[in-house]
Parts: sequence; structure tokens; C-alpha cells
Amino acid sequence: MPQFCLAYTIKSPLYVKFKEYKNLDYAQVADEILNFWNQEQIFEKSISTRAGHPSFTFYEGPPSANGTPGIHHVMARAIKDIFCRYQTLKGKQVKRKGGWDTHGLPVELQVEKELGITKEDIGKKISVEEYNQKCRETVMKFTGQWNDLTEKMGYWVDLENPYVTYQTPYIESVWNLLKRLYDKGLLYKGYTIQPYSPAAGTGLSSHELNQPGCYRDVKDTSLTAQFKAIQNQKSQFLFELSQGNPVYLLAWTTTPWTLPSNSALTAGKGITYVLVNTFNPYTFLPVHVVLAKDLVKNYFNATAENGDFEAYVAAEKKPQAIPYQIIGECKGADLEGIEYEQLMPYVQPATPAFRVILGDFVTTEDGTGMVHTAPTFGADDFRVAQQNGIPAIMVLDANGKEVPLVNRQGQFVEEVSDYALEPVKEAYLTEEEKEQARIKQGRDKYLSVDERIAIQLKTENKAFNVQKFDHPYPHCWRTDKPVLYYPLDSWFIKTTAVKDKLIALNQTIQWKPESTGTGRFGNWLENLVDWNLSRSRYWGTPLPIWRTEDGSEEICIGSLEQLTSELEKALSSGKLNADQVKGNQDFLAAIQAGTADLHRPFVDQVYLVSASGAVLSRELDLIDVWFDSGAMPFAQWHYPFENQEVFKESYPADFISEGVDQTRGWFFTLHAISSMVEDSVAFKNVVSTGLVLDKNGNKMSKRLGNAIDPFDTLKKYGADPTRWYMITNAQPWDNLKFDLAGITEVRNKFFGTLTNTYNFFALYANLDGFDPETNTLDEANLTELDRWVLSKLMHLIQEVDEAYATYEPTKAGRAIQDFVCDHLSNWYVRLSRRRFWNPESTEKGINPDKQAAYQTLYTCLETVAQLMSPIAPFYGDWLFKNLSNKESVHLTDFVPVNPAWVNPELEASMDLAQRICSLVHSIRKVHKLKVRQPLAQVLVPVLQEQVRDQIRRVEDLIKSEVNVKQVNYLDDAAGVLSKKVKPNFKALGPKFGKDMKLVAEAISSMTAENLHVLEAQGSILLSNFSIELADVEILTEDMPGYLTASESGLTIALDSQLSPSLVREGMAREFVNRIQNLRKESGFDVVDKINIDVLKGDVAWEESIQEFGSYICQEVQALSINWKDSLDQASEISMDDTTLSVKVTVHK
RNA sequence: GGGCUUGUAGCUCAGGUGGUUAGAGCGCUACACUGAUAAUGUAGAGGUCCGUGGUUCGAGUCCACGCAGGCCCA
Repeated sequence: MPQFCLAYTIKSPLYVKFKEYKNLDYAQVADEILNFWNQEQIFEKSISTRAGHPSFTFYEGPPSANGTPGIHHVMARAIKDIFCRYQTLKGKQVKRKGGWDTHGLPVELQVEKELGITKEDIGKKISVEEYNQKCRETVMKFTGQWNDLTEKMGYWVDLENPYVTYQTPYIESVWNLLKRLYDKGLLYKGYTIQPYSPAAGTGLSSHELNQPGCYRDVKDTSLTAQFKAIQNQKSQFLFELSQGNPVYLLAWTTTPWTLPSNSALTAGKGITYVLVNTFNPYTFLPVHVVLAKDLVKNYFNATAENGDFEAYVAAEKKPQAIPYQIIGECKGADLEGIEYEQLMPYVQPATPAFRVILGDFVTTEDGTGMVHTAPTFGADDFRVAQQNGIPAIMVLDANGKEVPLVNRQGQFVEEVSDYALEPVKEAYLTEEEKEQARIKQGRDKYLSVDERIAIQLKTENKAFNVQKFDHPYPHCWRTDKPVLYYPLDSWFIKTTAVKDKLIALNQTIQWKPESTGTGRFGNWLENLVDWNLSRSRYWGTPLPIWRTEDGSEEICIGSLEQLTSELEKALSSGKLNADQVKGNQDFLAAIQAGTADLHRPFVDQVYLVSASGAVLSRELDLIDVWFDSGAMPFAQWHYPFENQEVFKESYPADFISEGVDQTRGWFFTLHAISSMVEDSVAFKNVVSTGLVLDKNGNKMSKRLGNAIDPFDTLKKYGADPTRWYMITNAQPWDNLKFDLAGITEVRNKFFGTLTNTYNFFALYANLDGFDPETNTLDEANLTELDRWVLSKLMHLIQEVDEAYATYEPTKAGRAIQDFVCDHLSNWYVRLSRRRFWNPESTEKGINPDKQAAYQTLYTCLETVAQLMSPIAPFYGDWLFKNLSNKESVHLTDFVPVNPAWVNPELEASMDLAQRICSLVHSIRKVHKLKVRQPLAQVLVPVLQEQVRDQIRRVEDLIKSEVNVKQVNYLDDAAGVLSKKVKPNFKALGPKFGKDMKLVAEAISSMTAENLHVLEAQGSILLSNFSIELADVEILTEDMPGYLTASESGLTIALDSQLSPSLVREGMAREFVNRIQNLRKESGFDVVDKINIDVLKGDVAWEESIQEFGSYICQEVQALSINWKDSLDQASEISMDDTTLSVKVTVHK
């Protein structure tokens, strides 16, 4: 008996509107979209189509192109790109000019290495001109690679017209800024403490000092000096403890020759100090000394603690162990401000000095925990003195210039009378000179300055301890002589004068993360010292200051125009010699020809003449390269000489982003220059990004071989998964442990799911000829599921919008990911599949329900494409272009939230549905009840009417998802529910406080009657505590006689009884399943119609297939099911203990 | 040594304003599903929430002191 089913046809697609993809290669997607962008100039259009809109300004921190880009640059630039693209979607015009940082030491060192020369050779083996030419070539060596990476990773930045810091217009702008600072009195020549070799007469760079062999162990005289405290209000507490006896502050030094230059003592704020009553070991006089508690053991023999003072005084021969007694204790902070008498009063300071200050560099590792501070001979000393307003001890030289107590030859100046013109280090003397000095000293053996100072202080009761001390000390690599830390001339910007302004302006900047702004950057501003601009190098922006030799007259140049007129003035002054005239004429000609090079050596050949007729020559220093990059808001536009309008529009920046290591680099220089010059911040929002480490958390380095090649990565995985992984895995400011396996995960999980979802849509949309243009969304036809996913989508838009707006890309990415994977794919699409493959298309078109499904899914996909496009620009555009006829997602406007679609009640319902389904699945699993086997009912106990209504809305979904016939509700009327009560701590806490434990106990031990009373009356008195309904949570956990499961307050019961009819239906479903498998195994097409032959014999199967024949036919696209007595080439299908022979053929 | 920062399952990470049963993904184990299938579902194992004190009726969460990693600075 053939059984005929309803015949229907699926319309074959006339044309493929939505392209379908198999095995999508994301790198290829990126390539194709990149070509499309280039061809259609999408980047340019994204700016030009926003002309006239409000602007959003981004500043590109210029990379140095003399190294190759790494994977961390992909990260850093993805962050920058995301917010620029987002703001474009939001309708802003976002210009972003690229730039290159081209000056500086790294470039010079690289060139030196390539040429095999050192700094000393420049100007000798190679001319400065040639050398700088070489730098100029080297610095742009890898621009090709950089541009390539920029394109491949999808970073949109204007590379056609970048700013380049070595170009003349850029330098001119930098000069202009310097001139503006000069005119405000913020530029001055001072000194800074640097390693200096008196033997060679030259300063040494820190990198020269780090050469192997520079640090050598030497034996020096170390001395612990007694600084006599002055009794006043600050020090009163010490004198009270000493009962009015003199109190000495102990400080240790390995360079006694710096003691005449002492002007402060530095203590550690948190260090504990003690006051000790004892005797001076050299003079045997009783003394009270202050030193760090932890270091007492280094100065005293513990056996002598609280020893016999009187016996010591009486002793003829003083014992080694000097008795001592600790009589008081305080913190470093308590010592701050205590004044003391100058130790070696050869030269007096100009302003008050000689007091205790606090410094963060003080340790208790050695010495006394109190550091002798000589601002002229220590970098720490200099800094901490400057911060505390302590003057240095200086004398005036023959020119009336302030100089330190040691001259450039390493000798004491004459004012240090006892040691006048003696070298401070023994090593500076030859053997002969030493011998002469010995004779002069009238001793058997030459004694160094340090040694004689020690002797002098011992006799004056000013030395507490003198020892030889072995320690490593830096030496000059050329002369082998010890180095001095010595004040050398430098040009400074007086940032300390504008400190308050810098701090105030910083408070208006939005930092991500906030702690970088308030902590790292804020603290840096609090402890600001003047900005040392000088660099003694060749390749950099020259300092535009010309000066007389004695420094009495100077001029600062702020433009080529000014330089021209000064040149002309100088030439006509008649004060220059022939060489100078030649140099000036050449330079003037170059300016007029527009070919002037503002670098060394050319600017050095320019000589100007002051108003009084003195010849001025250029200060040879270059400026710190950080000034170059900090000047970019101005100099990138050659402001103020050009582009005044552009500058005004694009200043200050709305947004910048760089690595957190730039806090004191670019972030600071931008901020400082802007604050000083314009009284404005340079940027309103800043994201400081963390480091990219290898997957084990180690720093990536080429040397260790754990560096990830960005080009390989982009090629293998594609830019979008790479970017998505980086952004969603960690917050931008946290360090990222970069693991390629993570990109694979993101690719499979997120991009795979999204592409699958798209393909699913495309497959059926093409079959049905769905066209989003003509089949517009009709809200009347939306199902609950459609409304739900649209509501979720609205929330997603809100969330993502807010995340991007507040510079939280990780939150945005994760939200999109969750929506796509959990809500859209695993719930909406999974539950909607049947609607899509429902073949009942009417002749007039797609039926309304199906159309609603298409429209809903289409809307979700299109929106997701846009929301994700800032992070995954290629894929986002690819997805968008597959769905839409519009040119590019990057030219669209950010989709608004449709408030009518926001439906929190429905979301709550669906949440319940999902939880109920999950519980049913779990019961089915535990009791081995297959999902294909329909069950009669699921029971849900609900105590609140509202919850019941919520579930009722989504009943159908639950029924089809878990394959049950009915959802039924249990209220308490029957009294079958066993209820449980739990304390609601959040509500009880404020009410009962300390009695919480008792209350909780009382509630937990409530009887059924108690609970009944509470429910009926709304409150109950338990152990004298009045409990209200809101103070407890009532839930049901158990239903005797049913299969139950519960999770966070929700309980369900499953009716597992099978009627014969349910069994037959279950078998029919099994049959469908097996036929579907056969179709697939046989390679039939989705639209193929089939005929099914079945072997007679099994009654159960026959009954089941007869009863559900039309259902089966519909499901498997069968035209007929034929019962046969015998069957050739049949397939066996089995269920439980029975088997059935079937044969499936395509209907032709 | 100082400033900032991180520490939660084998791995990568979530965990407003303190609330008693700490979550997700990946990985692992087992089972199920099979017109999205290089998918998917369910269950399980897996945690001294870096440590020690403190505040509190109650601490992953707040405070103090440490330990370990990172960055910047000395």
C-alpha cells in the first residue's frame, strides 16, 4: 500500500543573493577587503563623507622606523584604530595623521654600529655632515615594513602625508615652541650631575659607563660623620631624651671629599631611627647619636648594650666594646626639618641649608640610614635638594660664574683652604706628584685628601667611625681613572615653575586606567624636576640658542624668518671674521633657496651678533628627542607658520593611546609642552596599554627566540581573529600573555559560529529568494523568540556603544561574542531552525512567520557586523557586504536603539525558559530519557502568579525544545510541595546586625507551621525576632513521586510515564532520524525528494510509522512510504532491541 | 629602594556599593545529539580566591603588613 504524502516544491534559487562559504580563510577575507578598500578609497571616504561634522581628533604617537615592527605594535595600533573607527560610525570626522620619530640616540648608536665607529670618531674619521646623512637614511630604513603591517592589520592612518621629525618645517615648529618657552623665561642654562672624567675632561654617557670593565673594586676611606643638631622646636624631642646634651646625626659616606659640599641630610620617611647614648670612639667624649634602628648592630657591639658607662669613663685604656644605651625611637618623618651645624664650614650657601629632608632612595642596607647630601656631587642629592629647596655649596669663579668646590681638573678650589688645589682622588696624581705632595705634607707616607679629612674630623669630634671600604666604583674607559659625579652644564626647561598647572590640568584628563593618571603620572608630576633638554650628540634638533662665550648675552631663534633677519644683521655688522661670514652667507642662501638644513653641522656655522655688537655662537647642544615628539600637536601641521585653521580644529586631541612605558615619555612631553605653551591639555582621553608577553608571561625578545612575528601571524590567522583575540582576552592596560592557541580558539568559537550563522541564513534565504529590501520587517508577525532576540540585540547595542564611548574595548568585544555565541546561535537559531526549513512557501511569497524569522536574523547579523567592525574591520565589512548592498560598514551610521524593541519582561521569561530546559535536559540525561522520546508533561511549582505568567509566554518554546507535550504548574493548593526557607542575609543584616547568627539559626529551623503562619500573616515572631516575608527566601526543592531537579531557586519535575501513543511517536522520531542519516550518508541534496521502502514484519514499527506517516514524510521530504515483503540492498536501522530494513531512493 | 600594577580551576579570564553554595570559556572524562556538523547539548572531576593579621554578625570583595610577577624610576 503506497502512502502518498502532500507534494510540495521548494523554489530553486534563481540567483544567489547571499554568497555561501565553506572553509572560510580569514586572512583571505582581509586581503580581499583590503583590496576593495584601496580600490574604492574607503578610508578617504570615511573622512570625506564626514566633512562638516564635528571632529574627533586622534594623535598618532610616532614610532621610530629604524627597527622592525613587532606583534605588540599590532596590539597598540588595534586600540588606536578601534576608537577612531567607532567615532567615525558615530558621525565624527576623524583625521589621523601618521608620523615618524626620526631623531635620537638609538638611531645614532645603530649608525655607529653599522659604520664600526664610536662617538669619538664623529667629526674625525667621518664628518658630522656625512654622519647625519647616514642617520637620515637609516632612520627610514624599515618604513616599507611598517607601512605593510599598517595595511595588513587594518590600521587606518594617513601614511600619505605623515609628519617626519627631521624635516625642516617640523624643526622650525619645534624651534618656535622653544622660543615661546624662552620668552616666558622657562628656558635656562644650569647644571646636572653627570659622570665626568677629570682626567679626560669630558662627561660620560650612562651607556659609556655600562661598558664592561668600567666598574672596578676599589678600597676607599669611608667615614661616618657626626652632624651636630641645633636645638629648636623641631628637635626638642631629641634634646628632651638626651637631657639637653648635644645630639649628633650620623651619616655615612665613601667620598669624604664631598663633605665640604654637604648642605643637607636625607632620611627615609618610613625608616625607624633611634637615639643612642654612647661615647665617641676617637675622642672618648660622651655623645648622643641618631641612626637607623636596623643599623645599630653595625656600629655597636651588642654585648655592650646598657654597659657600664662609669667604668668606661674611668678606664685608662678604653675597651673595644663601647657601652651604649638606646634611649629613644622615631620615624624618619619626625626628623624632617631638623637643622644642624655645617660640618666643614669653608664655604657658606646663599640660602638656608643644613637640615634633614626626606628622600625615597635612602636604605638601611649600609651606612646609618641617613644620607650625607652634597647636591653638586650626586644625582640623587641634586634631585632631592632641588625638590626641597636646598641650595648647593658653590663659589664664584674668575668670570663670576658659580662653580662647585671641585674644579674640572678634579681639584679642590682655593676656598677649601686646607686642601686647596689638591686632587680629590689619589688616582689623579702621578707617582712623582704624590712624592712631592708627601714632602709637602711632611709625612712618611702620602695621605689622600679623604684620609686627611678623616683625621681632621676625628680630632674635631666630628667623626664617629672611619674605615677602609671595598666597593665597585666606575672608571673612565679611556683614562682608567675614577669618574666623579659632577655638575655639568645643561639647558633646562623650568617645569618646576609650572608644576601646579601641570597637576591641575592633569586632573581634567580621563586616564585609562585611572591609576596611571593619578598614580604613576600624578606622582611623577608631584616629584617633578626641571626637564633637562641637553644632549651632546649630533643627530637631533639643535638648540636654537646663540650665546656669547661668557654667557652674558644670548638670543633664541623661533623661526626661519627671524634667523634670516639675524643673519643679515650679523653680516652687515662687520663683526664677523671671514670664515664666519662665509658660513652665514651659505646658510642665508640655503634658507632663501628653501634648502636649508637645520641640523648640525650647518647651524653651527652660523654666527650672530648681539645688540651690543658681541659675536654669538650656537650652544652646541641638541635637544632631548622627547621634545620632538611632544611637540607634534603643533609641529605636525607646521604650526604657527601654516595650517592655523587645521591646528585649531585638531587641538587638543580627544584621544591618544600608547604603552604605559610612555607615561614619563610621550604622555609627559605632550602634557608639559601644551600646558606651558597653551595653558591647555594636549589630550582629553588617554589609554595606556600594557605589554605583550609570551604565553608564559615572559618578555618577548628576538634574542630569546620567543618573539612572535606579526606578519606570519596575520598571514596564518588573519587580522580580524588576531585583533579580536588581543582585545577580548585582556583589558588593554593589563599585560597580555600572547598565545597563538588563543587566536585559534577565538577563530573557531566566535568567528566560526558567526560565519556558520551567516551561512545558515544565506542557505535558506537564497532558497526562498529572501530580499531584505523588499521583505521588510513586519512587527505584527514577530514571534516571542524574535522579540526576545531583538530585545537582547537592543541591549547589546547599548552596552557596546557605552563600552566604546568609555574606552573599554574588551567589554564591547566580550558582549558581542556572548551575544553571537550564546543568544543568537545557540538559542535563537537553534530554536528557529524549523521555521527556516519549513517548506510551506506560498505562491505569493514567503509566509509571514518565515519572513519574520529572516528579518530578525538579518537584522541581528547586520547589526553585529557593524558593532564588531571597529575591532574586526575586515570581517565586519565582509559580513556587512555579504548582507547589504551598501558600500561599506565603515561608512554607515551607528545603529540606534529602538526602544520599542526593548523588552525586559520577555528577557526574564526567556531566562526562565532556558533554565527550565536546562533542568529538563539534565533530568533526561540522568534517567536516560532520550530527547527524541516525547514525554507527557513537565511540572513547575510556582508560588508567585507573576512567574507563572512569565513562563506561560514561552511555554511553546519549552515544549518543543525539550520535547514534552505540556507544561503544567503546581501551586501550593494541593499542599504537595515541600518548601524550604532560607535567610535573606542582605535584608536581615542591617536589621539584626550582631544577632545575625541567632536569627539565621531560627529561620533555618522553622517548622512547616511557622512557615505557613509567615506566609499567611506576612510576619512571625521567632525567638523574639520579628521576621518578615522579605527577610526570607522560600523555595521548593522536592516533589515526592517525580523526577526533580532544581537550581538557584527554580525546581521542576518531569513526568516520565510513557503511554503507548508516546512510545509510537518516539519511534516515529527515531525513524525520521535514521532516514535523515541515510539521506545524508547517501549524499542526497537538501531539496531532493525521496521514496522510502520498508520491510514488513515488525508490528510496533508498522503501527508507529502508519500513525505518524505524514509527519515522517514532511520531515524527510518523502513522497511515499511503501511496505514491501522483500527488499534488496536494504539498510538496517535499529532502535533498542528491534531492527528494521529500509531503502531510500531519490524520486526522479 | 620608591611609585604604579597584577595574583581567583590545568590555561585564559568574569566576579557594582561586603551577604553565607565563587562563575565562564578552553582543556580533560563520560554520555547524548546529528538537515548549522571541522558544530552542538548535558553531566562530572578540578579552587588554602598569593600569605598573615585586622575591621565586621558575615571578607574573594574593606584596612594593614608581607610574598611573588610586571612596568617605570633610582
